[in-house]
Amino acid sequence: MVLELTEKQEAILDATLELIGERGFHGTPMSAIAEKAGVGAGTIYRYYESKEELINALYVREKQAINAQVLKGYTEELSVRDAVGLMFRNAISARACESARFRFLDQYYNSPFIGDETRRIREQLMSDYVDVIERGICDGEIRDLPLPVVMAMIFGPLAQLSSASQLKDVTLDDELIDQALDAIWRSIGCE
Amino acid sequence: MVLELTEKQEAILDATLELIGERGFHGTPMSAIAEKAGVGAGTIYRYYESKEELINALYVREKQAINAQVLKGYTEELSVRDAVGLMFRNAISARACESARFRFLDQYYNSPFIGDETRRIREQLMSDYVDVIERGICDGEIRDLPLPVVMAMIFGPLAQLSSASQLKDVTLDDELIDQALDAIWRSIGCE
DNA sequence: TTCGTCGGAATGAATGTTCATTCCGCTCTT
DNA sequence: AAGAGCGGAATGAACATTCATTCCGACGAA
Repeated sequence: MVLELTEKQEAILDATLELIGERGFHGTPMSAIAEKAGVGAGTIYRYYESKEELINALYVREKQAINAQVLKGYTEELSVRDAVGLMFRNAISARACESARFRFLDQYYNSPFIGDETRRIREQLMSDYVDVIERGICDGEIRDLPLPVVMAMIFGPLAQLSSASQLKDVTLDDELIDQALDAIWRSIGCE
Repeated sequence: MVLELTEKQEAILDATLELIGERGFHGTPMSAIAEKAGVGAGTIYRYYESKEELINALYVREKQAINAQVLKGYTEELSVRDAVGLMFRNAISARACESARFRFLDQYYNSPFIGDETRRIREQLMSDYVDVIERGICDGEIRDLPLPVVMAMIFGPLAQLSSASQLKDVTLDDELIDQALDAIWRSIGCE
């Protein structure tokens, strides 16, 4: 389901992303979005029924974009351990250079503006990761733990480290990332 | 610095917690807070200069309350492994029964409404946990990893599991928690 | 004990502002 | 000229905040 976006739609979404990333939903009136996007206020409503729908559309677009970046370079040939490592590194660097996106996504992860439809899409986007992990469990690279535990041991530290580095509490150099990946693998890997 | 709160102040904070927990900052006008708290709209402003200050005060109160629950039963006699286990379990059960608090805290963790002052207080509240971990590293119970990595390996999975259980994706029974703690310890423990 | 006075806590209607949304007319395109 | 696509001023509702007024308990005088 790849929907074509017009140039204006993209400008609107881009403007929304940036403004909301730094000022929050409150702090960004539609008029500001219109101005930044270089369109009239009314034009936004030609594409999105309401502010809420706009936010949801943006959420989906960003989530997909991030997903693509995280999966970049993945093939089924990779061992699961390498695949996880790849995605982990991808995720970290995406977060570093696309921080506006993440600030937006984090802010809306548990927010009342995310509608049910959007929640479903998010779950669907997680399925790629679930597949990799299940493959790992099947062919014995990952210990036979409940899926939620394995997920938690990978995504938890990832989220935590990323947000710490956002707050300037840490610098995520290669050595640190290797140490983290090694720790993760001790917890879920066989041997 | 324990500041005494009047009965009215507590009523206001309680009302705010509950309303914002379920409807978000937007969805809760000051008038609704006043009504639920059983006070006049103007009264709130006798205690809090603005809606934003009210949110920040609430944030600090809730963060402290949660902290107390998580640390419940902790003494320096405990081995670090047991201490971490205790706090992990405490945190999980706090999240289960105090879900309104967590919904509120999660919602504001990275939000523009949380001011710098409040952020400082939050960091200060983290120091208890940092102390335990540093003790663990010092006397060899925890591998000599960078502090942020160790923190990430404990808090990351915790947060991830809790929020998954909130979304009904998992049930956190004792066995699952034990498995998670075991996995965490494999990653950061010596041996 | 009763009553008058006072201070400050509490109230909630009124205010002024801020927005999301609408609507009308303009401008291209065909 | 018809019609689609836009812009941006206009609208009206929703709110945060204010402030003139009321309420209440304490205290002292008679």
